[in-house]
Amino acid sequence: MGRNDAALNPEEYMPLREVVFVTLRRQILRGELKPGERLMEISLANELGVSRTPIREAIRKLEHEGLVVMIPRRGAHVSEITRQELNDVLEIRRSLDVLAIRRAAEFMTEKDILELRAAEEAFTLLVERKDADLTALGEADEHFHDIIYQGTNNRRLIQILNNLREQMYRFRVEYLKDTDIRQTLVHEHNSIVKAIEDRNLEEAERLMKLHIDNQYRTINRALDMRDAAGKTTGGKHAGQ
Amino acid sequence: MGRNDAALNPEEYMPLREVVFVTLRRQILRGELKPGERLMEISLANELGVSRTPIREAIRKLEHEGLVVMIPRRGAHVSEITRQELNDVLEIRRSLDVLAIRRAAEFMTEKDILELRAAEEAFTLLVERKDADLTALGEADEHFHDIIYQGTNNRRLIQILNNLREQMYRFRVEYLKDTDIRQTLVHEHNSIVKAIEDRNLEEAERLMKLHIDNQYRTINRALDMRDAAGKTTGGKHAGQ
DNA sequence: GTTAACGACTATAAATACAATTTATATAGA
DNA sequence: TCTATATAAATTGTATTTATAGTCGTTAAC
Repeated sequence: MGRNDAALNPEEYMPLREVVFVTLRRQILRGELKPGERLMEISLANELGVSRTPIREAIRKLEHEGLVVMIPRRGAHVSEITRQELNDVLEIRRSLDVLAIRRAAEFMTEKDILELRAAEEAFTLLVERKDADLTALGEADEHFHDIIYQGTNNRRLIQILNNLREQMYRFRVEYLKDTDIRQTLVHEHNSIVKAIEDRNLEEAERLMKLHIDNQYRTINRALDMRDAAGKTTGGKHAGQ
Repeated sequence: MGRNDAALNPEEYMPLREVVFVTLRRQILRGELKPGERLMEISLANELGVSRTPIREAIRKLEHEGLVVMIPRRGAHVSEITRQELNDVLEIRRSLDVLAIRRAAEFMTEKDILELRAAEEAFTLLVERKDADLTALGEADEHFHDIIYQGTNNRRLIQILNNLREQMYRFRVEYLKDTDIRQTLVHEHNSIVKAIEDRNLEEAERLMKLHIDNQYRTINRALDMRDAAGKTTGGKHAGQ
């Protein structure tokens, strides 16, 4: 069994625990490991072809990241994410994204801005093509925001924002499914880049706040519909 | 060798890795483990009377928290915190503390507010007594902010803010040493509580922003002085 | 028929053993 | 004396073993 089956960078060394960590995380975020599902060390060790030690160490990091919860002597479970928690995360993201866009508009170099504009155009192109799949759209959207994050020159902020964004991957499909939403996104991205090009900090902040607010509404509307669909069967009410 | 030598709650079960985790974290935050210092698994295992396994798992969490950095095949080191990173953290805290105070002013119950007032008065009393030690002052200050955090009703926000605050423990002495600063703190706390009592969200936000800004200035001034003092002796420069 | 106790089974927690890699030191040669 | 290379010591990375807790099923007693 090969050394780094799931490795990303073949050239540089990566401890097994890191390989396991990114593998498990990806599976959780993609929904391949569902909320509530047990993570059994022996099974995972067999599946991934490693011993239990790197599995355990990877689980520690996932636990600290909030993607799994530990019950002592009972093992690890993929954490459920409630409606409440999703909105909590979105509220934090709004504050930090506003901070990020301000710093980015202030500190990004002209070269960075060109890159941002390119990312924006790439996203727009994907939206205009009807055959683009959701994964590609999501990645293009992610790339756009990544460039802004990198432009903040605040590594801790980048780390926290990436972590928060991860928490929402599981819901990403919800707000990229609708084609009308995509048009809105294109529009918002475009005006955000423009504000940065103009170095207009206040306008950039205002637009980003709007951008997240729209995401908030879109996701919650989608969840309302999903919950309502589930409730016609007479199911009990879960979220807030 | 006893089971939980460093345990905090004798009654409830705590995995060894958790005991090790809180122990190491406390040592780092208190400065007993200094930035750059190596964390050698075998030594730590011997000192704490456990095997390497819980040590390693604790280190994974510290790594994820940013308190230690791993170099592959070279082990773990207590992370240096640069001037830049400190300011990065403070900038994030400012955004999130403003969010927190807004939510707190909105959602805190009357009972919560009474508790906050009590914490504020306790802090004031400690400042007026000249014999109070820095640790007690720090804890009183921490308690004050804790009540605000709890009032936000946003668990993720609480978690992130606590984490950010931890990063600054190592600098806490710097801004509590000066007695003038303490008077300012008393004043700021008092007016913040008042704004919450009045449910004046905008005022509360403004005051909190000011509060963090002052902290920013105080800490940086203290670090300027420390660096300048360190340099006159010809000693080597550590900082950013 | 229901409930409680006992025991086997399963999974995690911790310890230990083994392998691979890095670094430091010593020695030899220029 | 300085440099390069080889060897040994130290340390991390991974696997395996042992111990302990928890669960589920069976059985016996009421």
